[in-house]
Amino acid sequence: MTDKQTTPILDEEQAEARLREYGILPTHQRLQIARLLFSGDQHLSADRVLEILAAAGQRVSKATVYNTLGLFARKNLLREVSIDPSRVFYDTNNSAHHHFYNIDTGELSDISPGEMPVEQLPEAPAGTVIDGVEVVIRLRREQRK
Amino acid sequence: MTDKQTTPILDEEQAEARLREYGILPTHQRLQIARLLFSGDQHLSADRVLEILAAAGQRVSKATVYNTLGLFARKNLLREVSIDPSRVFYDTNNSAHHHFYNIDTGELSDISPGEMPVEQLPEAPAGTVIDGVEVVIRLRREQRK
DNA sequence: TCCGGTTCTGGACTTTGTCTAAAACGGCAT
DNA sequence: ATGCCGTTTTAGACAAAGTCCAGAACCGGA
Repeated sequence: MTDKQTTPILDEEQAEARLREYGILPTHQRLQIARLLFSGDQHLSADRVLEILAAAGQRVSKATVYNTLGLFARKNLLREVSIDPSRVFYDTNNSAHHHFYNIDTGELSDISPGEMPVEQLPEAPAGTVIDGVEVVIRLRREQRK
Repeated sequence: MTDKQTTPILDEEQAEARLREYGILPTHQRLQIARLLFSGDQHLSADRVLEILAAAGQRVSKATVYNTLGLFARKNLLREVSIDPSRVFYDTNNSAHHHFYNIDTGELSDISPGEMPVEQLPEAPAGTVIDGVEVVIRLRREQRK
């Protein structure tokens, strides 16, 4: 994946406000990453973020990208999605929703919230509370046989 | 996790029948793995399978374990579960059911089918069909604040 | 027994992600 | 400004899961 798309980059002040709002100190690197991420709903892996930043000439180290994505996820700015066994995706769509995962292409896409209601949740086992519900619908190419 | 439990091992003939039933040539190594897996419902990672076999003195190479688990999953003897970003689990419980995932302990457990009905599925995007639905309920330790 | 395709193997390799120790930074008080 | 100190960033080493490869072993059929 070397093709770079022209990602619209978020305004710096907006990004800064967003980080502060979530109690995150807006350092230079975090802002670069935030501006990239919050320019629209997307599903990005750490590697992809690193690639895009590199392509844009922004030098941010691998460790920082991993740390920052982890931080954003802990602070609920992002949602961590482990569906593809080979890498974690970060979902910038904050609202409650679920995912399609295309096993042939590895592509991840949103299911619009209305289409997939989850009515009845089971009780959490003793000593635990529910932290989140994640529904993944695995898709494959339509074909005969 | 170095503690080994005394896993009841499935009878060889049963295992062989099971493999044939699913169109899998029952080689020696596949039988070893099958006997281990189908001795009860469990969630095992490839590494863990390798460990258990090694502890039992059965020598099966890493590549074979990975290949075999992949094969079993493709043939629908097992269900691949990618929840823990660091490893894939193989679920020997074949029936339709979903999972709790304890984010504090990394533990994976079944949700009994009745407790978690999934009523309404969205339509698959054009050109694709639904291959499976996976619901994961993330749990964390109960605590104040 | 020979043959040909399938399976298994050790080991090298790749990829994702983590760790570490040192340097740089950022905010604050002086 | 200056100095201080805790936080953040960095490069690069490292770790773990999983894949790949080329040769050896195996398996069933003729």
